[in-house]
Amino acid sequence: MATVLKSFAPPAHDHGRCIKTALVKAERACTASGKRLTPLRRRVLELIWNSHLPVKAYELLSQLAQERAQAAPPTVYRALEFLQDAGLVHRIASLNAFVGCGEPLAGHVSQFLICTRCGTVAELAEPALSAGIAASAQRLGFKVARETIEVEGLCRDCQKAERALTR
Amino acid sequence: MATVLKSFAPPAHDHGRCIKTALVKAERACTASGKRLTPLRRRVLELIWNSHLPVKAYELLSQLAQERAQAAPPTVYRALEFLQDAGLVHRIASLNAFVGCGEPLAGHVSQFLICTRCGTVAELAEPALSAGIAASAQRLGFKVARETIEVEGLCRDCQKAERALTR
DNA sequence: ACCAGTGCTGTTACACAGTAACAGTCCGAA
DNA sequence: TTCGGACTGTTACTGTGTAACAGCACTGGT
Ligand SMILES: [Zn+2]
Ligand SMILES: [Zn+2]
Ligand SMILES: [Zn+2]
Ligand SMILES: [Zn+2]
Repeated sequence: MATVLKSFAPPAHDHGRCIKTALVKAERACTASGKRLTPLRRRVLELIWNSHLPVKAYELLSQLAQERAQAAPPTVYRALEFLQDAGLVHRIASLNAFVGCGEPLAGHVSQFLICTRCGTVAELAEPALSAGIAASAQRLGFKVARETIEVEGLCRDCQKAERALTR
Repeated sequence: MATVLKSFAPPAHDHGRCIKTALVKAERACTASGKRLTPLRRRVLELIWNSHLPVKAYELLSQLAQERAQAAPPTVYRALEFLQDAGLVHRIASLNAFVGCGEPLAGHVSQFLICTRCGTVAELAEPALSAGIAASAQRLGFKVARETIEVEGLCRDCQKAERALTR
């Protein structure tokens, strides 16, 4: 049965809560796996969670630079690398951007729905899709190690908005 | 039923034939859709088809620069944009690289198997996968416009090679 | 013949994305 | 105390991609 980890965030919701729970889960995930969520890394994660939109590395850098004068590209890229390895953020290859992971404790496949109008990203976790890919691959003798699924389209709200325009 | 457009190219095969048929199909696709495959565009396509490996834009540029002294980044990026729009090449987002499309006349979904050892890329066309994605998306009210599926792993030959090493 | 518009390429100059390499700091283990 | 490892600072670079303008060829109308 298909399970959706994170659905599209409603336009107006208590996002402070999203941030808070994301940070708490991150702390837990790190202590559980013996990794260190340093102030810098924590701050970068927090910046990423400022919205449900994918964030570019250099946006993070400029925000960070307002707090830490010394911030340079390696600063943010190292933090991002750590956060990715810890499963706390995902990289969206088709956008060169990063989003926070809503379920860092669960196993992560990378399946994303990206709304091209409002920019928000939703993460899926459909074992059936992964299974289908694995099956197709196996028919070619191919052994899957990592999958990248990035689907562009329109979220429900943006479809409504589009229809309203063309009416 | 699943159909495989292009399987992994055998290590040694008549690749001149691959190039030739790719160019012929490209000509056809362009005349059919009223697009112009200019010498520059044709040459870039030919360079991409030099192998079944994904090619980086700046590799193309340096090859091109040996023939045309004036070649600059826009030269190659504009050709690539045209070729993509014409469905003659695909961009692999996770690699920042480009591969020729084996079936430019058929509709293109973007489903790729990427061998992390030998680097070759195989293109899939599994309607079942696309259907599965569309179904999952619809459950969230999401309307799919474009899908990116890039699967990394090991091709059959490279699995054999790996096993031989660890034996 | 003239002109305007369009599509293709040349050219310059950037902006954005990511990494290598080395230097300090801190801290816990031997 | 000393060593080593993890983290961050710092410099400098490579790689990826685009904006903007200029020229040029072709086409279609006048
Ligand atoms: Zn939220
Ligand atoms: Zn939207
Ligand atoms: Zn071939
Ligand atoms: Zn291989």
